[in-house]
Amino acid sequence: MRDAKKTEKKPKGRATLRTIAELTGLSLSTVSLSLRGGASLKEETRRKVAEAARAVGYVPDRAGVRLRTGKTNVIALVLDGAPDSIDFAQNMIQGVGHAIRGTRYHLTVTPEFERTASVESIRYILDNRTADGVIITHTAPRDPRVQLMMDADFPFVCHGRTEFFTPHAYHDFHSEAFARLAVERLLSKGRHDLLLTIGDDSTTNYHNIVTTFKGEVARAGISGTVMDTSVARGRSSELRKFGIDLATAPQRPDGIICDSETRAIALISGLYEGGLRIGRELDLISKQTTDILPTVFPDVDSIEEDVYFAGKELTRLLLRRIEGEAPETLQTLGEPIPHWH
Amino acid sequence: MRDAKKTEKKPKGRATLRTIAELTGLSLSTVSLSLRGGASLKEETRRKVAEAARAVGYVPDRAGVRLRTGKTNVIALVLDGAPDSIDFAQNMIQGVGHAIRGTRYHLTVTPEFERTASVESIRYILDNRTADGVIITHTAPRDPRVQLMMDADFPFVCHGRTEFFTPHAYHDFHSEAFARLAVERLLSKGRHDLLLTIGDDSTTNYHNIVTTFKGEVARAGISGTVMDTSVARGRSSELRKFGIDLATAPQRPDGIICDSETRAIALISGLYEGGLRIGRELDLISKQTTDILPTVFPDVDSIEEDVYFAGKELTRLLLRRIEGEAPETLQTLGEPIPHWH
DNA sequence: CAGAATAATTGCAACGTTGCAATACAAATT
DNA sequence: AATTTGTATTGCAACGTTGCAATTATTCTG
Repeated sequence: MRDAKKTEKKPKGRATLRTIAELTGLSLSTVSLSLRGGASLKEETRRKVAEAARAVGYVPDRAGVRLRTGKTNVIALVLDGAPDSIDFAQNMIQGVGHAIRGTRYHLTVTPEFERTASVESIRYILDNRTADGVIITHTAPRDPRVQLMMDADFPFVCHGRTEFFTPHAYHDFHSEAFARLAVERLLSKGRHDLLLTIGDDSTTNYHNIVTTFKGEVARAGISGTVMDTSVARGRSSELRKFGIDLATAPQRPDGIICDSETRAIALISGLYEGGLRIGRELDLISKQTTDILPTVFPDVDSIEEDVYFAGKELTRLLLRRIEGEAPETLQTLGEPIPHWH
Repeated sequence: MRDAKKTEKKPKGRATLRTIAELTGLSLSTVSLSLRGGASLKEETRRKVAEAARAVGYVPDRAGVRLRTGKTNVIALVLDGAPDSIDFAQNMIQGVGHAIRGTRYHLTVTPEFERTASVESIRYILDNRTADGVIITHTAPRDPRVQLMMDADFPFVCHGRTEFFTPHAYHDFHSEAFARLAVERLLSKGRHDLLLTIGDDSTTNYHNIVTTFKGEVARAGISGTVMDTSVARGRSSELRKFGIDLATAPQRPDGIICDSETRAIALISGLYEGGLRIGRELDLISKQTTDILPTVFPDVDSIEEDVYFAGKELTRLLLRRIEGEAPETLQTLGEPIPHWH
């Protein structure tokens, strides 16, 4: 009876370190150590443990590890409430998912409900140590969320840059290259009265695009206007209306740059409705994240931002940041991919 | 010295039950009990504990609770690899997020990489008890994932129905109502040669729509064809091409029903390119999940599926299922919302 | 072959929580 | 004052893991 109890304990249930310990006759500590590659162990011991672990399909219990070490093996993605890229969430998540494949990391998603991301979600994650690292998107120049995480010395990575002096990890779309490409393309088509429609003036991206746009336009000696963000930010029906009006206006730009696919769709359908044709009266270039735009309007040039890649890259950077790598070495840009028709 | 150590222990760090215990002079057990509303406690004690907890901002440690009770306070959303609704993930996640607001639940997202969801993700969640409940989408008639979770008696809810005899929780779009509405609408416009384009024939939804479509068409005594799924499933450029061909074909349907926004967009732009105009030569009705379609093609009738609502509802059902409520009481349908122009 | 040096393994405590059995307390009954 | 009855509170063990100090096994040295 005593023997039976000693040799075979609980046949049912999940395999734990204890299961392996009993199986191999080693102690809990040894098994634990061995599984994490303890260099001081005998070769044979490590083999035995590894074998037993495989045999019973051992996977470390997340709660146990987390309680003991504080490591959550979770990365948190804070998702903006009103993204302006189509299928942004889907692609971003696919990217992250791909990058954590085969690791012990899980992905938790914290959706933001307000239009502009508040600091609450971040504070919650920090206070409750609910993740090992955070990915935020739509970063603002002096983003308070970034400030908070830097102060707490908490691993994070931004989809977007900031103005802070202290370096932090980021992967950002190369907005400057985007703006430059777009202006150049329109110039090459002989356009010289450009309009930039851009919606969210809170992000660093906005500033990068606007600044580059103005610079390029000035350099080329042509006219360039930045559209009132309040119109661009509005519902798509408004923007469509704006397109119709623009089509019938006495004088109008002959080249339009659009920073968002959804906005481009609304605007262009308005222009068409108003009787204009892209490629004839004017040219238009838009950022795209899916192939909807070129499907509907094959005459439109577009420049792709690969959100899926961004998700992968952000995660790659974050994991290295969690490992302790210095932030200044974890900064990359995503090149815009032109799709000239 | 001994006193100092006893009265004030660790000024820094997170507040735990011990913090409150020391603060109130009560024991760990009492504090724990009290916080969970122990009925046997003195009124004054509960007040004191509650006060102290609030004062130090106590939040139960997830790892501790999870280790002890097995409760993860996590719900897992398994996201399909190739959704055919625009911004499906975004809206679904917003819905779930809304529904778990104010609860202790977190949301983890497991992206699926293959086109058809495999059983792997589910098995992983089950084996590792990595969530208290699961939401799956795009359910198939005899979905093996559902089978697996039913066998394991694990709480889950489907976005979609199945053919299984054993009842399970679901919230599904009312595809039958959708198909009926669409056929009726086209009939009312005098159309009598209908085409149904539908992409993913693996889902229960597909069968529901096709069956209802055929039934309604037969009842009305008109012609109705279901398009080869392989074309509908293809890249949007193919579908666009199909639209162009259709526009110039000697004979073609005068009414089209489309089960997906993306597909509708590709098809319609092909039709337009081919010279057809919706509302003149033919009418088209599509399912929509965003307002992109009516923005681009105001002449198209659409029927909305509210994915955000679905997310909320699925979560509501799942939480009740986790509480132990019977599956048969947790089955709801989402009504289609017509947008006749 | 004793003793030192090294290699390999282990026991213990702790992370924060909860359920249960056990105890302490207060009031009521002998 | 001793016993009974509740009522209110508490100690203990356990969930699975890991880091450290301590122990045991092995090899080396003189």
